[in-house]
Amino acid sequence: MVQRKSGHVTLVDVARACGFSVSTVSIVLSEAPLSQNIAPSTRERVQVAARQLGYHPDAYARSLRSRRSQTIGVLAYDLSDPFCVPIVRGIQAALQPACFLPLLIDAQTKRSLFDACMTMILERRAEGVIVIASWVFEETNLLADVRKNGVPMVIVSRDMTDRGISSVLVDNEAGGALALRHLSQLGHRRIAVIRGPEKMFDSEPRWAGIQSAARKAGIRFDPKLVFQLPGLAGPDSGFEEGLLFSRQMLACGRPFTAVLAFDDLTALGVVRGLTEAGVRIPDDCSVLGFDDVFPAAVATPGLTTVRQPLRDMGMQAAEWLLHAIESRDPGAGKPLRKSPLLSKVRPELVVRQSSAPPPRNLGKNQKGALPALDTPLRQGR
Amino acid sequence: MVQRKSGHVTLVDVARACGFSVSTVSIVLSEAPLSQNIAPSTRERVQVAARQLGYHPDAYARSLRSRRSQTIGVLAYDLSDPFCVPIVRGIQAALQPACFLPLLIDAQTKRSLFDACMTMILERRAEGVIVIASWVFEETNLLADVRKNGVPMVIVSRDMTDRGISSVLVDNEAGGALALRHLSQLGHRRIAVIRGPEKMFDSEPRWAGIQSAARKAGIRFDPKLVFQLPGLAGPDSGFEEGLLFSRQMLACGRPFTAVLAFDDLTALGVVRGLTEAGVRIPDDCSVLGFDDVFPAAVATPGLTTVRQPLRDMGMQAAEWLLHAIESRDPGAGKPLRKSPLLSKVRPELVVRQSSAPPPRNLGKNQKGALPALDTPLRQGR
DNA sequence: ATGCCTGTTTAAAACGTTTGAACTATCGGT
DNA sequence: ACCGATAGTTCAAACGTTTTAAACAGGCAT
Repeated sequence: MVQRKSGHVTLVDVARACGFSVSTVSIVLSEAPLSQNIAPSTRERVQVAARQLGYHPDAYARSLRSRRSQTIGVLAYDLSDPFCVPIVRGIQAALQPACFLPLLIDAQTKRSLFDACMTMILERRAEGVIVIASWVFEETNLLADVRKNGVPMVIVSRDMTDRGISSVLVDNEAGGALALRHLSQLGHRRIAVIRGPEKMFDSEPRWAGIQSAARKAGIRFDPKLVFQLPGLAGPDSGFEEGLLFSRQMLACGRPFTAVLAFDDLTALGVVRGLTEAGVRIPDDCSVLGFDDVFPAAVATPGLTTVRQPLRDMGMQAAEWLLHAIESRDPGAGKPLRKSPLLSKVRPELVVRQSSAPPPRNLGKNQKGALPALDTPLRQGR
Repeated sequence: MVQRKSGHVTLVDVARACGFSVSTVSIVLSEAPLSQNIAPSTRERVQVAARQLGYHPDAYARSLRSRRSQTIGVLAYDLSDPFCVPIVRGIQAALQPACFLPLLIDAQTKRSLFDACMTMILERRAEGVIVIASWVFEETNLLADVRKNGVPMVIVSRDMTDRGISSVLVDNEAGGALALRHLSQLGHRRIAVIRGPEKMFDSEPRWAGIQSAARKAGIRFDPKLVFQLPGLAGPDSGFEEGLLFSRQMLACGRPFTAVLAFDDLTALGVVRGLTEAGVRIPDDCSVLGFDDVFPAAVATPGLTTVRQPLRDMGMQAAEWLLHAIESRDPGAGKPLRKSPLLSKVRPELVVRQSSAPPPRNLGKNQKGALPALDTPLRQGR
């Protein structure tokens, strides 16, 4: 047993153990092209020694020398939001075969941390960065640094192509339309809507999609039944807000047979609030979410929602990045700043049990919370 | 503007820009003790230059030199399991102030990946490893390598002190007892149980806790109402199994007024199954989960469950590791293999809406699925 | 003997930091 | 005029790799 000074087994240790030079050992173990010229017997002896000592090459030294970290920084705004996880998973899946490691960092929805995280990523010499940001993230001087150091970057769930950053996100307009069309086809005419926070990117286009689909279906919204989430902090806050709004809906006395919520968590809050008031879902009222996040699938009733292909979005982002890295690599030319890419992926309606045709006549157990419809309903086509 | 060969700004660049030597620049920017002796004017000029160029020290070079990676490898068995996230969060929280970065890796419940991940962690020279493993993870030769290289390790959610690895996990026995006692205090006597998979660590002690509490309360289980999950693969499988078992429960014709599920996802499956069969929760039947995972809180009705303080568990693990690293650091002595630490943290009952006293007399909308109780019920003390 | 292949192996430089030791001035004291 | 201090700055070596170019040993033809 060799007495090592530091804790880890190094090339020197292996070299000493098998009697060859460091160079030879390196060539063999890294399977460099030169290893073709190494005598098979030598190869064998080197490998045996390495295995015996439990040698693992030092990624730091290797990266330092090769100027490649084989790492992509992934900055998630909040890992405890079930929205993030599938995206991260997708990124991982795409990175795996290319032997890249995601350096996953959770900004915990704190602006201050965001900066620190970006610094980390830059210091660790990530070859690319993916930012998962559904929330407000203003530009920071760090962003300039990312540029300055020529690190390619993709943002998920927000369109920043206008600032030169490639973006992959869901087609919010189509998604909003999808949700509304589903409700109108079921026969709903009086629909309450909870819009997203003003500062959040998705809010506006999603609402636009809803409105245009509503226009086409001849549906008008009762302004008293249109709500808007305040800026949201953390995934539980959506639930709380939904709960609150559902109570307001019932309290304001306007008739409605469906609620279209901004996202799944808000929708789940609405489900809770309505249920507690004795409204049965979907018999008395339908509830729709958006995102198709894990809790939406395991809730009862299962939440009808508009699915974002989060995993695919993550994969897309990762693949763009890999491609950018690869194409810049050989020429060593400057970043080759092409125009930023944009992918608006198509959302998909997932029908579960929380949506159904509106009630024909209202039951008596509703204490007048849901005023009777004044128009006879048409069954969905 | 200096023309750099590689993409990143280095000390040399800064040195050239401000006219001082690399050493001086390094001393200033790393705020080494020697920087006391540097003239304030120099300091100023160096800092300005660094900022202007967007310099970030190269963590790789730094680590190589200092032999410290400031990194803890975190190997999660499956990030898409909501069980993992709070633990990871706790780890992060504990690591932050010590300026350690978690190197988060997701093994995606695949054995093969597990090995690759461990290799990654070793190569990246993590100074410690935390394994989050609620699932079967047999010993692998990698574990030996971890040893050989003297990397301290903690495992969360499994007791491996017998193999010399420090462990932090919930007191499953106490948790099981807590759940059962809650039901018995509400007056339930006929309780269906879904036990954990045979190969999973938590299953046995949790069941033991349930049994001993049942004995004390004078409750006996109907063997036909005791189920056992098969080995589980992925977080959705728990839900599916719960759904299936709930149907079996109803089909077998034995009376029960409560279901005690192995974990929250299984419980949510049960809720779905019972609800679909027209059983109202909690009026006709109570359902209990375990873990207090995010979906349990946002489901309707909110799931009564036994909470694992996951975040605290993560913090505990991280703190042990930091301590081990710190205490080994100065002496450069051998790993100082003390006996492994063990922390069984206390679980906590979280009462939500899915539990209530058993029904006095059974409603008629149950189609005989829940046969009538033969004993008059006592209200919980 | 010298020169030139061919097939193996190695020396040495480089990657970007940090740091103990060495180098300059400058100055007060003898 | 010389010796020490002291403040300010720089040299050079090291961390563990990878890789270019060179060294080395035989064998064969000149």
